[in-house]
Amino acid sequence: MIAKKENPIIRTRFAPSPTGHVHIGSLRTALFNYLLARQKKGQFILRIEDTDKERSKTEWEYELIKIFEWLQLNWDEGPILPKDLDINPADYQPDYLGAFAPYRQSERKNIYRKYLQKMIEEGTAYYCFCNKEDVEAEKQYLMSIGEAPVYRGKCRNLKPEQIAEYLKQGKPSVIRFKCPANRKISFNDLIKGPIEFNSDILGDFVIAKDLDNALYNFTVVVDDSEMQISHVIRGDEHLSNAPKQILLIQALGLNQPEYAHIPLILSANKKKLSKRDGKTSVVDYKEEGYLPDALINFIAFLGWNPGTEKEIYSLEELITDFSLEKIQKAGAIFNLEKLDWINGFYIRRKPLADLTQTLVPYLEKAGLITEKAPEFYEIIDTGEEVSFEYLCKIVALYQERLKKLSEIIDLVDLFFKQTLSYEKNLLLWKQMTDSELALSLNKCLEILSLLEEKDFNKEKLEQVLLPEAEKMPNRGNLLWPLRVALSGKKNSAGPMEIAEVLGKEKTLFRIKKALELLT
RNA sequence: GGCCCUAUCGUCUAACGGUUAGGACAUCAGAUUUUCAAUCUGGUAAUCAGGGUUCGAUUCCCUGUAGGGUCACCA
Repeated sequence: MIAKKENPIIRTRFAPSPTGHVHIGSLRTALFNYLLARQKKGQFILRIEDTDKERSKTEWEYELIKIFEWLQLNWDEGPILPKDLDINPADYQPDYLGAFAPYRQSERKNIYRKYLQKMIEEGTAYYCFCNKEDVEAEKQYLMSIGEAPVYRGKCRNLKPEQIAEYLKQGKPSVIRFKCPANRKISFNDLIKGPIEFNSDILGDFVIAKDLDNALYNFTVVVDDSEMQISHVIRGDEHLSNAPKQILLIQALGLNQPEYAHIPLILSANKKKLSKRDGKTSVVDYKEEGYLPDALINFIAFLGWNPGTEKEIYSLEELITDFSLEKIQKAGAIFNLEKLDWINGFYIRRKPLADLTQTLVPYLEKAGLITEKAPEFYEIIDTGEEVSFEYLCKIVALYQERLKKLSEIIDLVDLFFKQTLSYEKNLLLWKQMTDSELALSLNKCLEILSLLEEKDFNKEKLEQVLLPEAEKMPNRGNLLWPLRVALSGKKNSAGPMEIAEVLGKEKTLFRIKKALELLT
């Protein structure tokens, strides 16, 4: 019997910088880390990389946490919002989940200092007092002659007493890594396969501004080790950071995590998706009315697929079927049309009451309605009071026409307005004349006047209207003008459906208004 | 420029040496229809190029080409 090999615990992390809105590419990185951790029954950790204090703002961190709540992507360790949060997002201090708290790098400086001192003592790092401009100029020169633009270690062999003297004087300095010469750095990327670098292209890179201000490549290595991260899944743009980090890991004698560099999300011009290509932040998509399930489904399929023809995936299903091996090696262009289609699909299959509920904030924001009491609203333009059920009836007419929640406004505003404004000619169906139009409209008025309020439903309306429409040269002669009179729009739901929701009084009123346009 | 990565319909992708190169979005045509959607049916559309290896290459190797990433006291 061979003893069953015990699987190490999978621990992944998402380590964003709170320097702006959450990028759509970051979301995908986070999602893949989340999926792997959940699938392997491991842990998913959120770490805030705010070492750049100029650019980092707590309100970005706050927004990020909100976005992930919205997406239902929860973490096992990391910052969470305090329970009683009645403060400005800019001032909040997080609560922490998990054993390695705190999870903000700005609060972990004592840890970095310890490791930094260790490296300096062991001689794998050193103080450098070179002038910044000189170093930059040398790099430019090296690049111009076709060599790797690196710092070549001018300050490597400064005497200890010299260093102490400079430090005492307060001479500007940084801490550099003493990069070993001509060393092969190879690792097996879980997505790209074997990758090899030579250390000579790196030079003695800066790992800290001083003992209290460690820089990215250094903090990442320390934190991933301290937090026992097993898999680092991150964007392709970090591939060139991997050799630096591996060298640091070796210098510090730490364990090396597995790496998986996922391809970038590209814009239509095949470049890394950036702000100038349109919407790149997750909040933008949230506000425009993309559903979290749809967004996650779409994002997961950008560069990954299950190898089957199944394309509609819930988060739970993604957790089950996800695998790093199936991740694509090449970048994927962000295809908005497909996102729209998936979102429309999710909207269509959402239960009506749920959909209406998520739509209410859009109606309120557009100034169409205002909530008076729970599930009770006032139409701002008319002062009428309507129930949640009434809103559901309206939404039902447009559920299958919606691609994004924000589109609802232009579709349903007709139900929230006293009077419609449209061109008279819009009432004309094909080659219709004004007198034919008047005839049609009067016919509708005549028929509908006879109908009782309680019979104002789609079935009854069809019963009385359709036979009359058949008598016309074309059904559209009767139905098109009616639909436009009721909706004021070129495109809308059907006239009977609208009439049902409007009710008898408003329906007749609108037909009369249309007739007035003719005179 | 150095280093690294990548390459199948317009787009996202399937095919782990043998398929009429499959699916989805988009697009086109038809059906349905008062409009727009939704829905159904059908169509157009791809292996970057050149060399190898092999009985056989989308698939493996090499070269080229094209694209991308990265070269901070940012992350």
